[in-house]
Amino acid sequence: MSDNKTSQDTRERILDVAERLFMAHGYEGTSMRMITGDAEVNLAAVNYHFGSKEALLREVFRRRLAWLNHERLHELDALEAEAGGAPLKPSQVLEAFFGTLLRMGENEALGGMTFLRLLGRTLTEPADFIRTFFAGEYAEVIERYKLALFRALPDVPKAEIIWRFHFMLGAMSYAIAGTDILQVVTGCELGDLSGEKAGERNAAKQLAARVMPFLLGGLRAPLPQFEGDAYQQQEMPLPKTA
Amino acid sequence: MSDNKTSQDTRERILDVAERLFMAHGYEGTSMRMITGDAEVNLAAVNYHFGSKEALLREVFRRRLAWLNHERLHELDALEAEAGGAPLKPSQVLEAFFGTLLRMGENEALGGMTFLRLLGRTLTEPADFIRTFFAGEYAEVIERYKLALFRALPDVPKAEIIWRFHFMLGAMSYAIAGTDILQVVTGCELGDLSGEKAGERNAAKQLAARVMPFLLGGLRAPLPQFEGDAYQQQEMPLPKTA
DNA sequence: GCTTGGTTCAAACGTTCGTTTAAATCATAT
DNA sequence: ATATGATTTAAACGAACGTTTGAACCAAGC
Repeated sequence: MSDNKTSQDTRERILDVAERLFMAHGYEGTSMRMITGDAEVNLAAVNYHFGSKEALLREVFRRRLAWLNHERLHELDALEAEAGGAPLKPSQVLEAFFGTLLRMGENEALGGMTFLRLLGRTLTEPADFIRTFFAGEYAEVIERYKLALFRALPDVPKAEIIWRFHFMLGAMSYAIAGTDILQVVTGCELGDLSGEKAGERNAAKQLAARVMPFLLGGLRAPLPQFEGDAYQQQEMPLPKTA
Repeated sequence: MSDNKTSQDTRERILDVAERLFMAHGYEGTSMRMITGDAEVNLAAVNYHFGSKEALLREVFRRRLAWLNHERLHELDALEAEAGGAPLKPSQVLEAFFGTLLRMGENEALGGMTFLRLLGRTLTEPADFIRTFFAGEYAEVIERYKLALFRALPDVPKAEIIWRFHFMLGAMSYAIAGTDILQVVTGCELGDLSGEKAGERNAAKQLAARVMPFLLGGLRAPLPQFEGDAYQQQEMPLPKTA
């Protein structure tokens, strides 16, 4: 074993530690000194390698989302090629979108459950630059899957599909990010999702088995009855952008 | 109109402003000076009236959760009394739990959508004292509704119900907190949920009409098939606490 | 009128924040 | 060996943070 530290090591060690600390304490709750301290690098190393704390957070996500985005598009391409122009089944679309995500949680080299939890939590972070960044990173993939869901559910109004896509994202984010909250709230163990007994691979697999039926049930639920003034339009409003 | 400011005014003005700013920027992202500046009170007023920034956040929630907890228990009591010992329908339980919440969003005096968004976002805040606080505030209500769901779904394993309760909380939190995120991501308007056209009352009603069928569909989805090593136990693990 | 207890005020406290600087160190190629 | 560019280092920067202080202010009771 050697104590040599190449600059590549420094960069990645910073990213790994930042990923874990941002997950545990949030963006504003994690200081540069916490990161550089845990990573055993000099305080100035972050600004030297990444430029700023904001840029560091972006890079933490970019190295993971690059794989996730590519994989999600690839899976959808493969399914659509196999279907030969026919609409996919809703379960196939969900499996491609959320299954890909959950497979990241099984693979330590892709960030494992740490990154999944970070992702789930960060989606609700209020900081403007974070939301702007995510919108840009996600736009293409979301658009593709949105269209796939439209085709998979031709009888469901498009606005309703978008709403339910939103609800599914929330259920998944929360399921991943807030595992321990529920344990506290319910006072119950929920199996070894905490990952200490059977490791994180099993945790992600268990979560998948639990959450996918729920999502599919919600997506395919009967359409709401609109009465009174609660809701007037059944069709999708005009898109704001192209 | 008078410029008289009683100390009661000061307290409530601080709470109102803090509620709005914590919602918009998160706990760590909101400084005391932002709060006292917007509320037009002296910087020291927060520590005088509440003791600390942490205590201020707790009080922001306490004044709203007192009503919400009471109302949720009251609704459940009424339903169970009406049922006369028979199990409730799942839709009744969800209507009592989430309908009560959404009714807060229609009532400006109870915090309106601002508090709902704050609640949804804060549930995923990583700070320890926040999670501890919520666990204590929520414990009794969650326990009651958990048991009601057990009775409403006698054929569903209890662990599965807890999981799905968790998923429903996530979908609802996300639906409330992250409205604008989805608009950015999808590039679509989703009706006037932003509340500028028809006001917040309608926003909450629309959301209710959209999300309740989704939740019910997820809650009543077919049970997952457990194959291989992904999941071994179908029954609920032993509770950690009483 | 004067005291009293609650409230507001400007000012400062010490700490921590993200960032910058300039020198020191390292790796590599001539 | 020495020059060069990349990296690391210790130290400091100004700003912002949550909190505290002690005097000023104000309404009510005697």
